[in-house]
Amino acid sequence: MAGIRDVAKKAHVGVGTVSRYLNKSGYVSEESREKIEKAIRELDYQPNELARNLYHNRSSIIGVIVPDLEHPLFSKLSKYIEIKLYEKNYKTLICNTVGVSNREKEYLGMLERNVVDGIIVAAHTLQSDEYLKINRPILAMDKDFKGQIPLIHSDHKKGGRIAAEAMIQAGCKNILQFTPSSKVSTPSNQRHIVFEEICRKQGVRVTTIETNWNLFTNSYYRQYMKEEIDKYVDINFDGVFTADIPAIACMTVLKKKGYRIPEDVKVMGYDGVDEIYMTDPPLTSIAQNIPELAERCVDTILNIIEGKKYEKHQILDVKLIKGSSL
Amino acid sequence: MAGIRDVAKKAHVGVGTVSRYLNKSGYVSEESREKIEKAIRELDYQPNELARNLYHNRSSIIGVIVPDLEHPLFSKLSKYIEIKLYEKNYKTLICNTVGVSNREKEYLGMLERNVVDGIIVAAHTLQSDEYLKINRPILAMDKDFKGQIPLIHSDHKKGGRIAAEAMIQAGCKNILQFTPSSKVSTPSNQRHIVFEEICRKQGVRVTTIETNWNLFTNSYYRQYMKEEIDKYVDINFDGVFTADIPAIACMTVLKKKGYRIPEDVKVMGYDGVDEIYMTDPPLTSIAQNIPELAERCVDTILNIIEGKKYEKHQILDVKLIKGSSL
DNA sequence: TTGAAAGCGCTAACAA
DNA sequence: TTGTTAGCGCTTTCAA
Repeated sequence: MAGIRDVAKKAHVGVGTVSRYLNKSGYVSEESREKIEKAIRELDYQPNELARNLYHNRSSIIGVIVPDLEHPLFSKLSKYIEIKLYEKNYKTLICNTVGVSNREKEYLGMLERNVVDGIIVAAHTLQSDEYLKINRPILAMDKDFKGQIPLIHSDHKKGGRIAAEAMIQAGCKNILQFTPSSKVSTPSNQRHIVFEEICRKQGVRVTTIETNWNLFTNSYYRQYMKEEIDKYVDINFDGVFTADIPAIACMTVLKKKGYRIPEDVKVMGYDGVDEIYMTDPPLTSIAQNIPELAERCVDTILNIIEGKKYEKHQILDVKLIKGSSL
Repeated sequence: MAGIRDVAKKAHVGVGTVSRYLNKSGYVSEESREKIEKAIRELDYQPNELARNLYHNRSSIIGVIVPDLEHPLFSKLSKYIEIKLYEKNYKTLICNTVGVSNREKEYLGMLERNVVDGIIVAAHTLQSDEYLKINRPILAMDKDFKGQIPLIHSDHKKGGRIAAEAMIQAGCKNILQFTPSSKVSTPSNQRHIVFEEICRKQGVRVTTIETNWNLFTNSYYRQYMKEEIDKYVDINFDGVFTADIPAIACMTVLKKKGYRIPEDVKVMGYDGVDEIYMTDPPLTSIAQNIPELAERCVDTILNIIEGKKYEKHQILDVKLIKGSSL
């Protein structure tokens, strides 16, 4: 591999001149420029970014930690984060924690070892303290670290409210909702709290099943619904509210058991992933604006890194997507 | 940030000793060890990986280029590649080309500038030549670069055969198949060639629609099927064969038009993504073994990087997943 | 068993 | 406008 001194030697100039040429910093005479360009061409020279990184003490890489890249919500989020980061000349290092908190810890270590310039965390296996003691650019997407880390998430309170209103209007009187574990502190859990509150006020019964979902694959949710739904049939629910993927699994299981959707049971999803259009009937859902969330995440983490101003807590709008499941 | 010399100074030893301690290379006396450990603790020292990278001239990062991270096939592939790379102490840099060939080119540049140690390419917008002139570790997943780059893919010929046999056995006489553009040289296109061949031999009519799909989102496929399917109703097809996501879109459109599946039209998907379980009826499909593909990709690219032996062309088995769409 | 010193490939300050 | 030089923080000889 040719280095900058090889180029300098071949062009009969100093390395400083070559460096100034490469970085368009400082003066380079027309004559030197031509000689340098020729040398670069002949040697097929490419500057070694590793050396630049060392000098500047940055890698231009942002780490993105998600629970499971296979979950449509996170694959879409990662996609748009990568696209946005690329536009800003940053690269995206991805990490699936798949429920392993050790992996989260190791990625935080990378931050301290200068492998990445900043981290966007959308997973939450680890204790908050582990994050809080790190004094480097971190941004949380939908995970609340006691308000100590800048946070971006959808307006889940509004989401819960819209969902409740829509189900009540559709005539539900007795709703079953499946929620993630409340041990995990995520703003998205608020939708279920608000949902229940509003339903209760309107005289609609809500049974809340707190699951300990920590895997996110479709097959897991299918299995879960297949095994669990029977436990609740005797409460005669007429509505189900949960995230899109478990909602889809639930719909499949219910249909197999002979329930008609939406006539017998109405189903409301949450997230607005593309899969809601694949079911029959299409699932009604509260959609998060993933591309916008991604853009905010990128803008904010870069502002933090560059020492610019940024908002510590950003909340984005959600909207109802009408399917035919209620 | 504390550096290795700060640790050395505080521990009253030389930097060489600290380095040997950190890397467990060479001798370090019990006494030095304790002093160093104490100093590291007190300074909260973390070695700077950027400096290590420069010295060793490697980053331990592998670039993964996929067309669209939002497509379930590629999100699943990326997930498993990341998990496997992590096990081998490598990190995963991800790139969605989303059809932009410039991005592919830039990522190849990163390879030459030592940002990544190797690249796994599962996208193919770029001309082969761009790849061929790069003399560094590259591995192609399901993209044929004139045999010049090591290649891994599923046994698409077998896939096409199984699909044909299953549809023929189900009684199809007149099949419509949607294929990606044949301009793109990907082994996966072979399934459609084999499929057509076998059907023809058995006296089953096949109409092949060569699309110019270059986007991979669900919404694109839905739109496509909504607009295009009408053009072919007059040929009275009784079967459709295409990749899972377009197949699902097709099923939705056909059902809306009043066709019963599988009674009126039988549908066969390809890929075996999780979404096939979400439709009604569940889609029958030929499944690729994504975790296995990912593992082979990782093992092979690492063998290339480390100068070990590897197979230039690996083909993995596929299998039929029986749904109820035929 | 150790520390001093050279150097990984580059950037930027500085003197010319 | 240019070339020389001193680092960036680490690893690894090599002589002690």
